[in-house]
Amino acid sequence: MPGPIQSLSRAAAILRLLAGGERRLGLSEVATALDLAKGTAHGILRTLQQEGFVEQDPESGKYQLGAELLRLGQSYLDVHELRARALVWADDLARAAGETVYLGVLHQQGVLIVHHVFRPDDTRQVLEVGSMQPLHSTALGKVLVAYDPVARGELGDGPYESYTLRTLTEAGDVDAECALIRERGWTDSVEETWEGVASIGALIQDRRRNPVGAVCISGPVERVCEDGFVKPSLVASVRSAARAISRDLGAGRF
Amino acid sequence: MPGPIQSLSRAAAILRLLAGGERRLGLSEVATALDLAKGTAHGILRTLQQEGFVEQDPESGKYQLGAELLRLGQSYLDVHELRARALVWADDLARAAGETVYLGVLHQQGVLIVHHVFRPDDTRQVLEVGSMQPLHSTALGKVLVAYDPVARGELGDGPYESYTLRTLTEAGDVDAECALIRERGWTDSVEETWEGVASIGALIQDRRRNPVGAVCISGPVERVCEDGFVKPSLVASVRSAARAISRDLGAGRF
DNA sequence: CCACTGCGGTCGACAATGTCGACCGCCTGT
DNA sequence: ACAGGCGGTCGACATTGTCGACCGCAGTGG
Repeated sequence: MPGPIQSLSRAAAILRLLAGGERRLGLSEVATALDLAKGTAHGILRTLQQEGFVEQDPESGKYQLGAELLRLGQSYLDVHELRARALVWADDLARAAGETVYLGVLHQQGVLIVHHVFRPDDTRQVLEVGSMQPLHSTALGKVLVAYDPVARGELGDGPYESYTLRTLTEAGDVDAECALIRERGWTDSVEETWEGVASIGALIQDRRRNPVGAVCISGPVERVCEDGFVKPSLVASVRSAARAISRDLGAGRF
Repeated sequence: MPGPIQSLSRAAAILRLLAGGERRLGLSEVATALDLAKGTAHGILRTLQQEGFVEQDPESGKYQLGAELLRLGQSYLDVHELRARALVWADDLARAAGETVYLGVLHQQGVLIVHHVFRPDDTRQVLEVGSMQPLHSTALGKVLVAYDPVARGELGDGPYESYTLRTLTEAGDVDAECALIRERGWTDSVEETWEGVASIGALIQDRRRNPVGAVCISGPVERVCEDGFVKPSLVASVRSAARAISRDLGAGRF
């Protein structure tokens, strides 16, 4: 049966639609957006609701994502081997560097943040686990593109979206950057996505040298950079953390 | 069409199965566990995989939850109105009380943690957003059972699982406790779930006085209690935070 | 006050769809 | 070399999801 199950694909599309739109959506909105008959959309929504994947606001009748998704997302993190092994190293890295640490994996056309260590001793911060970052303009993303052919494929040929004046928007520029990354073994991203923010990232690979994710530190450009370049000491910290996690992954085959 | 969509329910069951088992599961394991033909299970798994809800370890062929779930779970939090309005109050409460703050909603037979503020200035802690707590032995759970008939229904008639010597395991005891909770307007849970941990919780309700969730603070029994009772000042903090969030929910009809 | 329009939800006929169980090739442990 | 398990495929069958018309309701503007 080499065809995807229609009703399931449609259900997934509905979930993604609900995740995308900021506000709740009505039955008809969902049906027209996905070009489904109202009855069909209703059947799927009702099932999703009864499974807890979707909730319905009782007074407006509109639909939104359900709590079960949060629970399952958490379970995903629990099982995630890379994350489990990286937890302690990421913590150490944050402490040593004094900056925020992110751990990301390739997911579709972006980097999914699977771990996030807050900058030590600092103000209120929003947890970004579960959110996505672009491939072509972040340290995590560029590392993955440089080493993972699948990531390079997902990136496409551009031109890519521009976030700041320093964003690389042409495929050629990104590919050149990637060659440099492979040569040096790490990358930076200075104000390529957010003004004032600089990051340093390095690759994590498994026992068979397959790229499986990336770590980075991220912080205000004044603290991460010096004389226009990222501080070598921070680069060293990130690289050694990445190596440590990779080694950890290689060792632990229970 | 008043029947749930079969393939969807089955897919949900598979996801829950994968979430439950700690380790990855093979196709045959999934099929036998849910009493499905292998072909059927395979079709569903393949669709789930291609939608990103499930991933397959390329060498063992076994399945685990996929990254898309994490992303959707995050989106659920983004849309969640209670959580959005409670963020700042929870923060203030944590600072004022000097203890960990949890925000939970009823989900199936438990309390789903939708927000978690770390205890200020303290050691490494694990984020528990997305995890579940029991209804009968935690401050969050007991508050919900006391005020939400649905929660009381989900709880059933017991006997309930015992975690410590102080856990209430009989329906009668819990119901008596709930009457007290309704009278006082708050509850505590001192070493009823975890040894050494005490919590204080209060109800959050929406503009129409429906129970929608609960807040609690949680910390070591030596800090939360005094002379064998929880500190009245902490109770006051929790209750005022709960009122503030409820008021906020009542006001904000965009 | 009442058409009127939009909503969420239901219904039943139809055939497209998902399901089933036998089968295949592969790897692993014996 | 074999047996047994695995993940995966295939094609016939009828169960199952789909479609579009229909329903009652709520809000709205004449």
